[in-house]
Amino acid sequence: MHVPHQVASPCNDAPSFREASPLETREAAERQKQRDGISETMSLLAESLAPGKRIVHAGDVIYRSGESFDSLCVMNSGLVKIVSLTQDGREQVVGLKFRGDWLGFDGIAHNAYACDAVAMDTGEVWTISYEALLKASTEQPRLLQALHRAMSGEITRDRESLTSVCTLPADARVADFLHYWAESLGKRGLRTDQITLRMTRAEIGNYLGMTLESVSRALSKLAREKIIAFVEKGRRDVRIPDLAGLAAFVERSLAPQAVTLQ
Amino acid sequence: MHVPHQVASPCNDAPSFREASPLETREAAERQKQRDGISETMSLLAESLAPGKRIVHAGDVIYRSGESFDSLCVMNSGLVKIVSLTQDGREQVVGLKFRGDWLGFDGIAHNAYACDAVAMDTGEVWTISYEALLKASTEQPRLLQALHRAMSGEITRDRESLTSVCTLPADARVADFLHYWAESLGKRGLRTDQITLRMTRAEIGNYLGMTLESVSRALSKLAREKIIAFVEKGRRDVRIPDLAGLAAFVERSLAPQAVTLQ
DNA sequence: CGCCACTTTGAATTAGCTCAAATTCCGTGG
DNA sequence: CCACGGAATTTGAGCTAATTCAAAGTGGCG
Repeated sequence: MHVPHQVASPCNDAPSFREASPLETREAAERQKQRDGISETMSLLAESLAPGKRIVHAGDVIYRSGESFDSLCVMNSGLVKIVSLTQDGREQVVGLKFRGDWLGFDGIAHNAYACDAVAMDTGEVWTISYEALLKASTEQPRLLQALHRAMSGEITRDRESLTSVCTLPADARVADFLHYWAESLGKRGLRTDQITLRMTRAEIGNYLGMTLESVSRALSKLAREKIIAFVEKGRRDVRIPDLAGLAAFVERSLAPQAVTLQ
Repeated sequence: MHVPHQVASPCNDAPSFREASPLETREAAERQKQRDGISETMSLLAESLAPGKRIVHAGDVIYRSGESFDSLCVMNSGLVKIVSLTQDGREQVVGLKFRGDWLGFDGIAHNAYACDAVAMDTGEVWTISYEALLKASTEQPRLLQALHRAMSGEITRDRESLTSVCTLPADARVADFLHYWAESLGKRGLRTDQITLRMTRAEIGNYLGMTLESVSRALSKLAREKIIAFVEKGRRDVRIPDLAGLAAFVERSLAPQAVTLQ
């Protein structure tokens, strides 16, 4: 149960050194599993459907609300935000998508997309005809399984968003957001100790239901408490020495009454 | 384009009398379509799958988080709340389900339900084996279509919830909630001018991300402004003379700056 | 009838918002 | 290479919407 130490790199982007707890190794194993699952699904899609591949850059619109639906997308790399626009003009970021995530489920019900999908970074998006997917899935049930799991997972994730917004104070929401983002990277085999926020404070605030100033203050507070740190020059790179620290911060904000009453 | 007036009933539960606007008739037509769609799907399920039928009463747990997943449910009647419980003990109502709605999608991804489903009223719930559904759908593609549309619709609805919580002040959130509930009834062929809240103020507040006191104050304000009315004796029955009034209240709360400036 | 859970309303408090100003960063062009 | 300008961010100060705390009111049900 001993994880070998890594060699320190000279610059300040080395992971923090600590013994791995049993919990952490279990979590790491879970991430490994997730990662394998994503790669497996990507291979399956690539082989069974020969999806169209498209490179997108920050700002590119992948699909727009109202466009007629005929295909789903799966992200091979990059980062995408899903934005919903209400009739009365409110704009809401309702989701973030990473490698392996599917886009466009909202289009199935009414044959038209209900949201915009906008790239926030360079990446590759695969396009999969919904018709073709259904057709192929009769001979390859794993395709259907992958589709259903992805939809199911999206429903669960959306509920987590709602729970965060409804039950956490602003500071904790930001901490929870960073935790979610880092975990998302971890599940995809990427480092969890540093993330590059490709969203402005305003976008983060919109996603979390608070103002950009509150996001900024929350980040400053987390940095002050050494739960995160900003990489020198630029406030888009966030260093997270210990993921559990973020989770602990969230918990702490839920039970501030627990003074040492003994 | 003339809708016949109805006879006034002696008690105070008569619908308000107004000419139907083109918008309203379009909305009514939309509701009719929705209603037909729901009934059609229910028939399809009944014929193709002979689902298990179960009567539930208020408080009954239909499934619980953690239970192993093997079947979905479809509501034939009644009202169900979906409750998510986080690891750190936060409880969040993440959805409400009416006739025609499916339950249990969250179970597909990990073969275990991620939420509790609790009946809030007497009703009938149909149980559909997920395996059997997939099997039957190879010969009856409309089953798969119904499943996918239901999942897609749930994703869209969840995003609407998030948008409401993130972008509306408390009062408007309650108004929006009532509007959603009445619309949901309308889509199922029920009257939209009166709803019986089968949730306490605390449950509503939980769902909308606010305290029970704020819910109460918001309802009082809506009643004061005659946008809703409480049916005499008991504050669970809410009369909605005009659905558009609720929508207008929401809009108003978004643009309070629009004074009569030319 | 009386209990208990739910609801309403008021008063005081506060978390988060708005408004404002200063600072940093980054791309562009001289 | 450096100066400049605009966009994003940070931070402070005051304000306000919503919460917390408290008390009274209401209704359902054994």
